[in-house]
Amino acid sequence: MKPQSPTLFDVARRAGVSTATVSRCLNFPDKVTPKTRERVMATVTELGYAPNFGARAMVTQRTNTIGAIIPTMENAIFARGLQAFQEELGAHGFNLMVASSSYQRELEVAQVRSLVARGADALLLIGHIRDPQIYPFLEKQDVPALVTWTYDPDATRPSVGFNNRTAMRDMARKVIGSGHRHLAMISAPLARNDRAQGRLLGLKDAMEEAGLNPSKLHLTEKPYGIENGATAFAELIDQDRPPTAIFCGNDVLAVGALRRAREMGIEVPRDVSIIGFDDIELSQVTHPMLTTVHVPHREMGKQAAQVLVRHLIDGHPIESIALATDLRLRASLGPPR
Amino acid sequence: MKPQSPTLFDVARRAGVSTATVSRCLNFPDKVTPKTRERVMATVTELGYAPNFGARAMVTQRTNTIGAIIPTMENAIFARGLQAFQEELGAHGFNLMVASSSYQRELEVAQVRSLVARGADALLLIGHIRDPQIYPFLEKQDVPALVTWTYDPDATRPSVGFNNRTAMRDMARKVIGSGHRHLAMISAPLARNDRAQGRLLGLKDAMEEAGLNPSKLHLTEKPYGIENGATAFAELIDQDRPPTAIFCGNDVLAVGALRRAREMGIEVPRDVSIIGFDDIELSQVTHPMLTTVHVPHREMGKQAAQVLVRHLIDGHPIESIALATDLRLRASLGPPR
DNA sequence: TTGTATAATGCAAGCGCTTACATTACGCTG
DNA sequence: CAGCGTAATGTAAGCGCTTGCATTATACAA
Repeated sequence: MKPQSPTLFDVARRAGVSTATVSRCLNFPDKVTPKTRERVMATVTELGYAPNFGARAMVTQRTNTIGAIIPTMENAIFARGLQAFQEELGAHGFNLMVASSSYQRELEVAQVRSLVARGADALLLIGHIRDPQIYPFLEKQDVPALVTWTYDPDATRPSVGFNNRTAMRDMARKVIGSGHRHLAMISAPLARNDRAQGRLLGLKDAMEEAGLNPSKLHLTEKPYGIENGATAFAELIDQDRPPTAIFCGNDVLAVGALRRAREMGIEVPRDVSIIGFDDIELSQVTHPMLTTVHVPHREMGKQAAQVLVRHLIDGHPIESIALATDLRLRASLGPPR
Repeated sequence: MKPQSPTLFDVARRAGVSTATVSRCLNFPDKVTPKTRERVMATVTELGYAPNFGARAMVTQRTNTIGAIIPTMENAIFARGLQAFQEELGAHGFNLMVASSSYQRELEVAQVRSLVARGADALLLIGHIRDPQIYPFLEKQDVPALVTWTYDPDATRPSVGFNNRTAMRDMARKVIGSGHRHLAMISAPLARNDRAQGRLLGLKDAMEEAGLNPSKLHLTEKPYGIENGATAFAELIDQDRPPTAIFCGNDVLAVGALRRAREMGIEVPRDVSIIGFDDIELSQVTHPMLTTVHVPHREMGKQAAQVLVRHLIDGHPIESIALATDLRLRASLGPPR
């Protein structure tokens, strides 16, 4: 069968000491005579010993591990924020375990259970909307959770993020301010996605303010992906009274729209303005460059990590943090024809 | 202090059965009377019980978890391949734990130890080059590892990936075949990156074949990033005899180059051809569209998962798989001026 | 009713580790 | 060199779970 991997006991026997000594050697090196320490350490290397994490966690009741569940790793904005999150955690001696839910409600529930079972000391979650059973479960397990990628002043749970609604509203004001009246939006699927919903609401807020009828908004929902943005653009533009400005739920969709516009011989921003959201690097390589809402993804990941670490270390309460977004007005936005 | 989260014992007591019964209830539901099962399950929900993974792993010696260490999550190609890897694992009842090494050798060692300690049944690693101590360690721990993102016929360890060298050579042949003689390359940092090294070698192979002196190649190394591609392009083009074709280590660098070209008023491909590698979605939204080497990232992730799962389940040996790449000749490549 | 085969359940060991407490070794002082 | 204080090390319990084996309940036949 599988040759057992070396255990504390193996090391102890080989080094001629007790398991307690080996354990101390590893965890509190100065509690042990230099001579013994050397011998033990040598044995550790020789045997290729690695402490069994589960066993340790079982007795210490701590894993120094934080779990994160993101919808998908394929979306660059999650990847970027998470990378920053991990870096900050690492700086404080914490580890990160990532799982992805593929935007599926049940899968998220399963991932939460899995991460908790694996001993996550805390959880990072994206957005406020999820299976409600998750919260009582986390409470019973006494695992704190922090919501990110959104900041909702009305939400009861703490979150570190930005206000999707006001961010989009500000952008929409600007666009409307430059004369646009016929608006459309290519949104990410709205169901169970409060970030997408917030962005849509923000746009409608601005329309209302400007005396436009929000129900006149041409709305189409498309999953994340360049190709989908292209398809949606074609749909929207192929109408009797096509919009003069198209808001996109994220930059990836916007880039797809931009591409299709070029393919169709529609000039941006002369014929139509296109607006993104996120300000990923990509938005600066398109031609024309994309007008978009800048979101401090890395900063968000970093701050989320700090909040969690503070809580875990000195019991500091988990606080909400609202991060500012700002508008990046670039060439894809112009006055309507 | 921290209120203990519920244990098997708590559930057992509350449901009036033994821990063994609860355990069976969870793992082999049909080994238990429907009546008891119901009662136990209700208690489980009521208490918000989640089995302690570490404890379970300790006794079963199996975690059904596979660890993956990637250089960074911020690179879309890793994210994409990994997502596919995870999906395939999930289909076979395995979980994924991801860690990122930030391209740092020591960090990778630490992550390997960490994942092994956490009970990873197997490991997915990127590329062949790493701290050599990792391999004996994995052997002693009896944790199989699979290398991906590259396939090197000369390597002793199994890998699932593609041959970076021949892929780039084929592309270079094509480019040289269309008349280019003055070549340059914007490579990812070569140190400890066999994929990058392979691509460079492939380019040199083709030069040699064509009677060009490989040492005449203008080479510059830049980390992953659009901005870096732009900077590198400016450097290369600003020479006495600028290259007529610029190979890039990946699409992201290429896109940066493309952008800078436009900014500098240099027309692609009339003034200079630009070639990428990876064929990420992005390469089709640039203008002109990017000529690049298509890599089946998702397929690679999927196959890697299958190899590992087969090995873990029926002891099937870990085999190497070479995946084919192909050329996507698009508008960014043209004949030299 | 009793006996028996079988299904359901319980008991208890042990997975690899940490740590409180007990024991031993060491270095001094008087 | 005895006696003591302190540092180093050892002993053993127990973290939460699974599982082989022992025990008890159940169903059915005689």
